[in-house]
Amino acid sequence: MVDTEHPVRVRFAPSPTGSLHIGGARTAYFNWLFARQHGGTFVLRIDDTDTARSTEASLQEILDSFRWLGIDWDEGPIVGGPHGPYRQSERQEIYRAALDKLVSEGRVYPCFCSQEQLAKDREEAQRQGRAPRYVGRCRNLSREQVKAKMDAGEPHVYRFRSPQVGETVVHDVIRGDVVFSNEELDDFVVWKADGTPTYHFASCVDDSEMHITHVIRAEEHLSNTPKHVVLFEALGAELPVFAHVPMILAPDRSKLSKRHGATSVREYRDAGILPEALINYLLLLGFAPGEDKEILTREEAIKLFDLERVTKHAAVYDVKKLEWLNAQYFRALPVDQVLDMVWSLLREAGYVEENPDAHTLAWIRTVIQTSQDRSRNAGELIANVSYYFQAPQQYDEKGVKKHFSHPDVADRLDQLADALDTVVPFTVSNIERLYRGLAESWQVKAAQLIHPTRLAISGVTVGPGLFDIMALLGREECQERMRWVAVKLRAGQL
RNA sequence: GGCCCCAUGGUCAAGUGGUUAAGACACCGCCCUUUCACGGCGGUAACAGGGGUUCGAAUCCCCUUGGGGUCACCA
Repeated sequence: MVDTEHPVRVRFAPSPTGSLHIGGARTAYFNWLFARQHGGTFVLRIDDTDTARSTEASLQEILDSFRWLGIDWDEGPIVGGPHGPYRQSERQEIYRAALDKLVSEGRVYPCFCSQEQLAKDREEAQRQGRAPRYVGRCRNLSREQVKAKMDAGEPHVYRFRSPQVGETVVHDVIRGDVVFSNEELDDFVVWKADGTPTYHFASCVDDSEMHITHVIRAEEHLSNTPKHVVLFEALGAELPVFAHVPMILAPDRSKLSKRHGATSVREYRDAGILPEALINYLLLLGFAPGEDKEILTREEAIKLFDLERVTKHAAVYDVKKLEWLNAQYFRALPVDQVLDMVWSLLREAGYVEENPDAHTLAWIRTVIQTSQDRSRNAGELIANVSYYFQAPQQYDEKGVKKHFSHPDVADRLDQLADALDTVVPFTVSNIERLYRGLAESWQVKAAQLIHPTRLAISGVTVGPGLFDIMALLGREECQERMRWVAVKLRAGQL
């Protein structure tokens, strides 16, 4: 399937009218993987012909998203390249020249029908149960008629003179040959009355000019592809290989939209998802690397990716699995990297000073170490370490019932707090020795001391080893929190 | 509505005429642990339905159903 005569050239052509959607990110990633695998070129082309909706901010966000994901482009904005410009808004002359050529060859003809007339045609067709296609009113105007209308300055578009018989076959790497009857092919508009090309036209001209060998894009374009095929032929361009990748659906099998939660790369980034995790998940959505491998590096992905083995059916997006994958990557991160990641969050929460001394920094580092493998992302981590920085504001309700209900709890907490004075130095093993010893002499299970203490100190029933927490918190802070709970318990306030 | 694509557990997804129909996430047990998470072990759960073809169909064909896409002077 892979054309070895020409080096692989693929492209992704986002429209800067919003964020980079995860569906788009996946399509781009597949393109990128394919290019890298074949030592080819990945082109980024900006489809900004819709000047009303395109914004510079969107463009920047999209580029940022690509950088964050680690998807680099060989030709495109900023990096340039031999087939530029890479913004469609700057390629007007190129489209114009292509149009002129097709007009002179009679492959395209001017159409003077008004929008109102067209709307009426459509209604009529609908009434008669026919497909709403262009009726061909201007298809065979004589040279004189055209000239007369042109001279009169009548507004017009240009339509492609589509074949009306036979069939057009789209060779799709993922789906095989897809046959379309040419009777379905409309004389579609290639040039708008405002003097600009339509999407189909600009896209084909660009793909042709940029020598794109493989068009890997979303499935929604499959039905439009016959138009592109006939356009490529008219343009005298070599047909690229097509591959239409399935769409990504929401859990209810509808199109993924804002109401289903995060849909843009930016949102996942903000939510603490790691780029490696996202990209890994996107790959798994529609492709099985084989060998039961699910977690794989970019290099492995490049090696194992196979366009022909991309699934044919749409995939439902499962955030749970993304989160699981993210956890895998998050836990494997070096502590210092995690520290960098969460620093701003720690600052925002007011947990840390702007420029802590070396001792404090080392302490924070250790704190993070205790909770990193208990968290799936930066946000969870911050929530999990809050008690290291401030006394509990409240105590887990179930925990209170379970661990604070025994009548001796208040006394025990006080006694334990007092006993902490004897722990020198205040280390994990020394604290543990004290607890185990006391449990034995009090004839209770160590757990009966550990759980109330944990709840008193952290406010929650889960977390790292209690003695680790205590050693990090320091003797006095522990004593204070334990005695405070004892007081509240006696006052019946807990 | 016409045309096109698709259809294996709740989700992702192996499978390409003969398998006890993988694996992962999620869920449920058990183990480990002071708790949680991690980890380990085990479990529930699928070939949309109906016809063919064949000695034999998840795998091939047809129909039905369902889902999606597309039919613009939007991309």
